[in-house]
Amino acid sequence: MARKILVTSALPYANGSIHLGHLVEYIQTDIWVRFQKMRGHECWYVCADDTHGTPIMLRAEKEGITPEQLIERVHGEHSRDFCGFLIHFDNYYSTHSPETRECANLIYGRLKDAGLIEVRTIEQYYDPVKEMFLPDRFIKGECPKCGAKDQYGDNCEACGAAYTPNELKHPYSAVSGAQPVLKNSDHYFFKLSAPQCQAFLRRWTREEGRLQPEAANKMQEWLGAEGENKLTDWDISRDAPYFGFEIPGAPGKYFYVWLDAPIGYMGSFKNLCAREGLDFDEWFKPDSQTELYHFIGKDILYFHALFWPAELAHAGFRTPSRIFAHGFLTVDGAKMSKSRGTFITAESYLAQGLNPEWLRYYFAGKLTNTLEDLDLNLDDFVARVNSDLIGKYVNIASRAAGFISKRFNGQLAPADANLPAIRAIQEAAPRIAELFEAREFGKAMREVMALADGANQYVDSVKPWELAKQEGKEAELHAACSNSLNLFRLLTVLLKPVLPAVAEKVEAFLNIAPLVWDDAGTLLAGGHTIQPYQHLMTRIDPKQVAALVEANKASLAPATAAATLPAKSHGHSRERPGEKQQNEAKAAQAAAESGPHISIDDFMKVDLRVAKIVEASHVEGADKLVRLMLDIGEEKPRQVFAGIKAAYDPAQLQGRLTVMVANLAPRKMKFGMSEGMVLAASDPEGRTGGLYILSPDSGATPGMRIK
RNA sequence: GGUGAUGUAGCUCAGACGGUUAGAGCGGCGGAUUCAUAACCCGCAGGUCGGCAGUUCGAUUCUGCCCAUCACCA
Repeated sequence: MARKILVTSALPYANGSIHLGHLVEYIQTDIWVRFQKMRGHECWYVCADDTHGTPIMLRAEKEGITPEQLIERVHGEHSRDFCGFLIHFDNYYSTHSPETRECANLIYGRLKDAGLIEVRTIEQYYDPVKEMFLPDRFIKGECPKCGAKDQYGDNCEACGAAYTPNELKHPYSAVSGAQPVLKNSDHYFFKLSAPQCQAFLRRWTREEGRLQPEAANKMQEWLGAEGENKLTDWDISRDAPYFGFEIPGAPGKYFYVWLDAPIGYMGSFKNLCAREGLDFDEWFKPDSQTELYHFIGKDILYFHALFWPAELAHAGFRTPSRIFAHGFLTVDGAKMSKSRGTFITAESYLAQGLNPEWLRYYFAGKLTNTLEDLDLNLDDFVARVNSDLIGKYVNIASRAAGFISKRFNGQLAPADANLPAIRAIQEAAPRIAELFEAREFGKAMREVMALADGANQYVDSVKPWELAKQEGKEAELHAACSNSLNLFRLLTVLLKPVLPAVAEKVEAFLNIAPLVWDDAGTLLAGGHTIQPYQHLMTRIDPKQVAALVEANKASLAPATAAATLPAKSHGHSRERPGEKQQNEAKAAQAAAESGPHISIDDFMKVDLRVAKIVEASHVEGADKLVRLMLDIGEEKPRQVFAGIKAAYDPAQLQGRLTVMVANLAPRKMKFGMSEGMVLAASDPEGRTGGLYILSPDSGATPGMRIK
């Protein structure tokens, strides 16, 4: 029976380019959708640009255009990139649309009617020059814990402390530089802490199949134990000026971008319904018999597995059938990095002339249904694609087609339905379908390639090149090559969700109608005429990959650094899909840019002091830590927690002199502030165990500077 | 610091309710072949299954600790 399936991928933020990290998700989703369609199911794939929020507003202003112009342009860029990677959306829309506004208003109205919206006055920083409230990420200042300068309003990159902007010392606006003032404002909250939401989420997140097991466990962390109310209400409004939808009945208040982002799925689908004559309500009514799946990155699980189903359920809509979360992309085992050139944009990949299906295949070969990260190993990428796709798969067609064209006028002989290699594929097809359905694409690809090996072994066993030289072996040659092309056709069915463009070329070459999954059960009839063979795919030249990395090194750093504004604020995981990796890449870049040497100035930044251990004690509840009180000539000894419990008994440390870093940013630990660190030596390889703290020669006294 | 995940051949990954010689593909080496954009076929080498203990007749597979990487949290 044909299923009715609606599928989404996360909405990319209209404030950045699509990169390879994003593509993991869109390729994964696209493969799954294409598979469902090949199976004959009614399957719709919708997505949209996520267009609202302060970053969009400010960026447009910076570029001297309206937000509408900005999102229009980015929509074009994103559409181009997706199209280039053969991501086939049935609708690629925008959250800045009448449909999304309508759905947002409706959901908000119903939540309000259900008593789940509450207005509270909160105090927030306000930029008096810019005349706007500032999201946390747009306020900078000194960290209240460690005093590091130029830290964001929500947490400190130096010491990792989390705090509210109000605690920041010497705050300033990242927008105007002005000193912000605290100002009251009414905000609208979705009462996630309400008993009915809690109860609903406890049940929903644990329902069979809703979430992957790892994701469900994570949700339990967020929800807390039974009876424990860990969820807090969600602030869903922002004050003008804001680029977004004004809240009905609340002039000057706008829906927070993260409220209307998932609603964008609905808006996009609603727009598609109008175009395709679908009944929107059939798909979104509470007892809908249709299926709804969201593919997302693991970083935005919070929004999709808590806020979103809670909103839907209490606004009288169906909830998602399942949430499919995936891990992040690493390149050569590390986070994508601009300085290494591994922060690769979709656009640059295509512009360098690399084939999108290479990447689709490589990702497919490594995708699982878990939240594990996926590594793009560039050498492996070249080897795997060349070997599997060209060496194994495409080669089968190439080996047989010439004979059919030259010797048999393009006409096929009947295939041997009992040929082991053919039967193997046909018997494997249902198993491989299950793997596609379960999003175990890696396992599916391994199976397909094993079958391709079988096909090549068949060709090798019948040796068409020898038959071709022998009189009277025409029939055998004809059969051998016809079987080979049938093998190739069957393999193409199995690979079509991953390689749609190749499949299309194969359909033209074999002169057949578009392949569907059931075609794995049939063979080409004798007498069928094919077209002359043209090569279906070229190999990757490693130089192309090197050039791609080079191109992303050279051009990208300045451009994106300027373009990327701080992400959205408030709540968990402030960032949009992909943006997280983008921001991290920038941070990693700074570290990687320094060479193997540091300057004397760099060294002098480290304030090393002779310290006397005036007190050393065990730390209750810590396995590794010893609490040290260190005298470095200050009025009060410093408290430092050192991970040396394995090697030293506190009693033997008391009274000793050692060396400490005196100007290390203080760090709040579970057991108290740690105001520096002591130095200790250990074998980096761990061959010889042990840990050895340093001792100055006699004569040194507490507080002496070491340089 | 806490919680969770991961750690298997040079690379990318399977697998094992604990049990005879731990697998695949790629890469390397040797052979064969020439239909195929030097692809394909046959064979070989290569791993103390992160480390250390424990449970067991027996552990890479279970348990504990340690190390490394990653994520989330504080």
